[in-house]
Amino acid sequence: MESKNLTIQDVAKRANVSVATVSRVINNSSLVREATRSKVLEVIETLGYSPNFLGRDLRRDQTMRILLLTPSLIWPIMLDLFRGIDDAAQRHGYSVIAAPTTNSKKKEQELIAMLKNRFVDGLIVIGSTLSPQELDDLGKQYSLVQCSEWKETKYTSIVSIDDKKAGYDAISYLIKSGHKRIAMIGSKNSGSALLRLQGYQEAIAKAGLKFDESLVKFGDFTYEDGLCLTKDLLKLEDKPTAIFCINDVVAVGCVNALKKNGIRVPDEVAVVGFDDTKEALMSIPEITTIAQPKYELGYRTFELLINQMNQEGSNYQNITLEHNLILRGSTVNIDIKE
Amino acid sequence: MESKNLTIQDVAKRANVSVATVSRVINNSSLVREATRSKVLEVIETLGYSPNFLGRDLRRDQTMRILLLTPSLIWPIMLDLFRGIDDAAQRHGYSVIAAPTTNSKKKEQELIAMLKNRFVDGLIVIGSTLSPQELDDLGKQYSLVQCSEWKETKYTSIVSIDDKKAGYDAISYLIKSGHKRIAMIGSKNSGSALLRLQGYQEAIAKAGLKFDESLVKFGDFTYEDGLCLTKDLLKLEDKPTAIFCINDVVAVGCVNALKKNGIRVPDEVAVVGFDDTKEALMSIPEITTIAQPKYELGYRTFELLINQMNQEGSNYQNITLEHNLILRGSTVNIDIKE
DNA sequence: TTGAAAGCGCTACCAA
DNA sequence: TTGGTAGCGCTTTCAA
Repeated sequence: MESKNLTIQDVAKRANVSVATVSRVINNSSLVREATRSKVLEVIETLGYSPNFLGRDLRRDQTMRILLLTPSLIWPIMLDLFRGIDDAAQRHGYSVIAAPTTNSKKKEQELIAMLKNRFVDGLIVIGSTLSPQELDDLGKQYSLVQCSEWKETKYTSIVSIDDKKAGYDAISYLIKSGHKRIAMIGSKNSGSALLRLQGYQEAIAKAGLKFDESLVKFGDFTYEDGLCLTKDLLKLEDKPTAIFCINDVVAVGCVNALKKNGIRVPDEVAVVGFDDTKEALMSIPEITTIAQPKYELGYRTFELLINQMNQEGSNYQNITLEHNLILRGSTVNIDIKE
Repeated sequence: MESKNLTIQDVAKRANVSVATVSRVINNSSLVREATRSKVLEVIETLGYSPNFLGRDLRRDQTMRILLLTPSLIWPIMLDLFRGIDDAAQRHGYSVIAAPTTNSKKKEQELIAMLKNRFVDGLIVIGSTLSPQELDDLGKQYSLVQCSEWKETKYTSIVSIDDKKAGYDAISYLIKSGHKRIAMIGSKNSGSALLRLQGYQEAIAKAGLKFDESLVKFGDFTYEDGLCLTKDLLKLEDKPTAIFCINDVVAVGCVNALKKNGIRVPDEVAVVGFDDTKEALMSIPEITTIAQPKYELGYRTFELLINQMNQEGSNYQNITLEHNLILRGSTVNIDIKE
């Protein structure tokens, strides 16, 4: 199974040149005679030689690799986030590797060790169990940017939308549509979710409606939570006429719970989701949602990160991108084209 | 941003011991006096030293890391597959890192380079654009196992279910339920999908039904394909009474298309999905599906991989695990508990 | 139980 | 345009 473990020495010997020259060829140095270059390349080809990056990276003290740290890689928003990060990275010659922590402290530490142990040059964090203090400690010593799902820190850069305003906008829209009894299915396990709740409360207050705690439920971003918590809401004396869900998957659960109870969407109850992921389209009716500029969030995150990696001095920035509301059948009666 | 770049030398100096001793402490060698050990550990703590793994791995010619190569990390089956791989890896002291190729040849080559460049010790491939020949070339030289979504090769190990039999079982079940006009929404972009189609054909043949090409549609595993291709099926003169979908997401699209056309599921048309992912539950009715033992597939895959990494000689195995059919509302009228 | 030192594969400096 | 070589940080053998 072990490959032949060829080294730059083997190539040099075979090509009758020095290792320095081989190294130059590998790294596309311009100061190699064309004839020499092609000879070396030919030997590399024949031998099937691949340079050992451990040696290279050790010598250069740089890996051109970054790590994406996140509880789950299968989050619906992850695809576009990753594409944004990866495209930006590619542009600068960096590779992105990823690993899910599944919210395990141990796993998280193990991955952060990859940063400390010089296996990657920088870290992008999209949600973690790390405390703001821990994030700050890391941020002070290493290159680190938080993206989308973040915690308040002094020493890390952050790229995200304005979650509070997003919550505010969602609720304001529902209020404008005539709703007075608006529920929310949120989560306590996420900074962003809590901010969206603040937005909810502000919008309610501003409209002169009274805040009713029983209209706010907390779950964990899953379809099942959407299903169950909606059922809970339906048990209330004074039922909501609109429900704001923390993401689209929850919103699909919400819509399905309503339908199972014979409640018409959007006529009797309107539903708003979040993220504009493909799940928002997997329901009948489709889900009105707040869209995050996921690709751009990712792209800008890498740009901030490479800034930090290249700079000596510290330079922490917060970048806020615009969200927007996408209207679909779960809040408005739209003609369905078939 | 740069951390202080402490080395084992710094620790040695500060602790008044040799680097060899520090190394022994780091690696939990038993031949260090307890007093020495604690002194060294204290210095490590004070300084905040983390060993540079590039140096270590270069020296050891081993990284204790493997790479998971797959077109998309957000595939619904990926979560359990990854957990299985990761748990097995953890058990052996290995880390798993992942990267999506998004079916880009270039990205794929870049990631495979990580293997060739000694950045990881082994590779797990869950779907790729690599030809059997390319896979064989890699398999001959490096440690490589295919999992779940695979191609026929001589020189790689494979862990998967028997996809042909799975297709056969799904269709046989529908035939036993009385269906005679059975459609399939498959895909041409996947070996497993093609095998399931073979199973479909065999079951049809065995039951003495005639194979009707117009009942077989090809898409790309997406919700939209489920939606559109089902619409196509409904345009047929002689409509199907059952539809077998290549995965659960497609099946949800299928069910929704049927509902939008006023067709009752399962009374008028029955639907079967594949994979038993969470999407199968996100539909009304829930989707009858073929479950793969995803976690175990992942677990066994790593076990095969570590075998190869530890062995000198070649040792290619095919492991086939059992699938099973899960009955839900899309094929049977089940009392829905509320 | 500890230390000295060679060397993993590579890059990049200096000299030619 | 090329070669010689020091040294990146670490482990591990050998000797003490």
